[in-house]
Amino acid sequence: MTDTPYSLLAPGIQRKLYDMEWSELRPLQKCAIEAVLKGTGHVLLAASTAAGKTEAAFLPIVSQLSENPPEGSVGALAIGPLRALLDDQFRRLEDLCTRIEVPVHRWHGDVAAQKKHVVLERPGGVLLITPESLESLLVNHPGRARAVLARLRFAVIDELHAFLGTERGRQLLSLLHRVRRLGAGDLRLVGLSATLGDLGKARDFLALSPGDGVTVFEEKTGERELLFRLHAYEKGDDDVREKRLPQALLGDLVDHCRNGRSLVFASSRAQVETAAAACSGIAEKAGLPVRFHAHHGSLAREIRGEVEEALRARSDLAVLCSSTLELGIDVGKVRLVGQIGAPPSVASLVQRTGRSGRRKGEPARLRIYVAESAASTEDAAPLDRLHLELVEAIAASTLLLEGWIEPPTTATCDLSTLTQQIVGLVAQEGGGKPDVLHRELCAEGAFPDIEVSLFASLLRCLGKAEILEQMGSGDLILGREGERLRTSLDFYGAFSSTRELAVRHGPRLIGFLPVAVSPAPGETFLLAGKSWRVAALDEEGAALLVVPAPGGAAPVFLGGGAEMHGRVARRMRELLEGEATFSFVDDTGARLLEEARDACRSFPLPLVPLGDERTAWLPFTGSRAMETLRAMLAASGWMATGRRAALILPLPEGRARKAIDDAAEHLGDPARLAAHVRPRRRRKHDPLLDDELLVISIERDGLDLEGAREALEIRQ
DNA sequence: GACCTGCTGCGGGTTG
Repeated sequence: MTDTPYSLLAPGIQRKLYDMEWSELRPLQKCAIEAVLKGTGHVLLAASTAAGKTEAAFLPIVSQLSENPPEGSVGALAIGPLRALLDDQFRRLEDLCTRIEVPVHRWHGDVAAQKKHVVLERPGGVLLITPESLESLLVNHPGRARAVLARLRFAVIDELHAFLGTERGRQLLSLLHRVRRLGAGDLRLVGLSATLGDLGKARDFLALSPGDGVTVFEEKTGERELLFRLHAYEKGDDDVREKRLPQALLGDLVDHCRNGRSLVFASSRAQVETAAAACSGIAEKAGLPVRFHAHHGSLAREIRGEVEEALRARSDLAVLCSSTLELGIDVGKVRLVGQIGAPPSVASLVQRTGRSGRRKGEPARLRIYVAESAASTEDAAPLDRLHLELVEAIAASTLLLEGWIEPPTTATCDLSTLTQQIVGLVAQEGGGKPDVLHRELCAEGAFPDIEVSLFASLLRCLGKAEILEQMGSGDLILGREGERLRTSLDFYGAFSSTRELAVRHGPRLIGFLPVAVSPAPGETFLLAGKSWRVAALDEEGAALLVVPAPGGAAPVFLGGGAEMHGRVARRMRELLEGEATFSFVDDTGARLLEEARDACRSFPLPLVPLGDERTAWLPFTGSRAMETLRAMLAASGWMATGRRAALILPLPEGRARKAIDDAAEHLGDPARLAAHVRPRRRRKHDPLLDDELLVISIERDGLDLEGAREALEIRQ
């Protein structure tokens, strides 16, 4: 008789499952138990909800660690993107391990130094950790880390999709290589992910070395019913001038949120604040019991926690939020998901929609609200007549309904994160020879596309910046600036952040505003859905001391540009040139789409003459190809302005057409194009690099030549 | 016309 997955588990774990009254293991859990305990290589577990994935990975792992403990070493790492997720897993794992002797430890920024020392002094069991804290473990405790990780067998990566295609993911991959090198045995990775994007990219991430096998288990959930509506509104002149949402939109939103818990995603933190305040006012005036709260990354954690708690506990609540509530944090079942404006991506819209109707048999409810300029006449601004935000929202909606989502992008020449990893590895090892650093970080590490000569150029550049210093023996050690970088709090993360001022009301921390654009004493602003006036700056100049006061407008936050995938852009063109109508779009939306199509027929697309000697070029291509086309024009001496969908040339239509034709030749010279891409510094440590390295980096992973060529061909 | 995430060790003083 063959062993059942259940019988493979340690007796203590079997008894625990019995205590918890688990009647049956789920199919994904059975597969994972067999793959971990009987198989070899890495494992990818893909399933759309968090329920059961953590147990699928850890039942077999803690079972194995209890029966065969790793002497004096941590047996498994659990790496996650959020402290809140690690804390949640910590509780579940501790509970799972009550009957077996497998210690569970936590290490992240909120964990007391004392508890971290317990890991260093008496390592064992499972360690839950963030990538940044793993970096600090390796860099600040290199000697101990060797012992702590000497017999490491597993690294479980939670929410793997949150790392794919990001600088943080590249850092994590490099850390996994460094950790594997410290250990004695084979390190097996277990990736947990929602069924997002490209399973192939997730599989590639887990295959640390070329020959490594990855077993993939995917649990497909049945199609859930989706109730979906797209509402469009026309902005009045006042709305445009005051940069606010139309009253009709806000009124409908309040009305739709009356019947239970709602999450409404807005396009910026500023919009979260204004919409929350406006909705509260409308609901109050109408005597409705529903309350509106704000939730975004610039609010104090305590305040965010209170909103999350209220969302779990109450049903007469709507929360206006940015992407903070898109994944991770458990806020329970939500009746309605709202989206104000076109979503940032289809992937994000899928995640957001998934927040609704999580209980069996309950449909998901999604409503998208788009405000467009009222621009039906021919003397309206030409680009306004195309209603591009509405068209983008419909494009994203159709792709959502077709089940398509953006695959993660890959960066093949991330010299910024490589710089961090060089500093980290040199600090960890106390120095290193250039060829060894290249082998460990690049040839056999997370940066395989960086060849020896480029690596040598990078080292020379870091030498000039005094990040590194070469000793007579040829060994590299940290230079003066390198030492400063390594000992700064900002070193551990791969992504950059802006400096912020705390906002305090008495002893209570409300949130944060960027230093560069923070309000002055006497000025009023909205934060956490309330209006405040700045009374003073505190003595150290690190906090704004505020008091409640009416009349505040949304504060200014800093942000980059939005990225669009080429497929969304191409779908927008198809919608404008086609005739299809959509049952999910309301009457106003249908009328505005027809107006946009009429306008479209009156323009010599892809060019739109703007009058005043300017012409807009709408290539309908992805963001990276757009930047490639902009660089192509810049290489001919034409500076195109405009963002998102349009490149605006300071030329009348005929000359614009010729300028584009003439500039097209530059597509054959990627190095020249790369030199014209702005801004040149895209990543955290790019300010340390010289222009030559930056241009090489852009040439290798900052251009989309294929997308640019395709956009040019369609023009013909 | 964007959003989110993360994060020291150590010396010196005070208290029980």
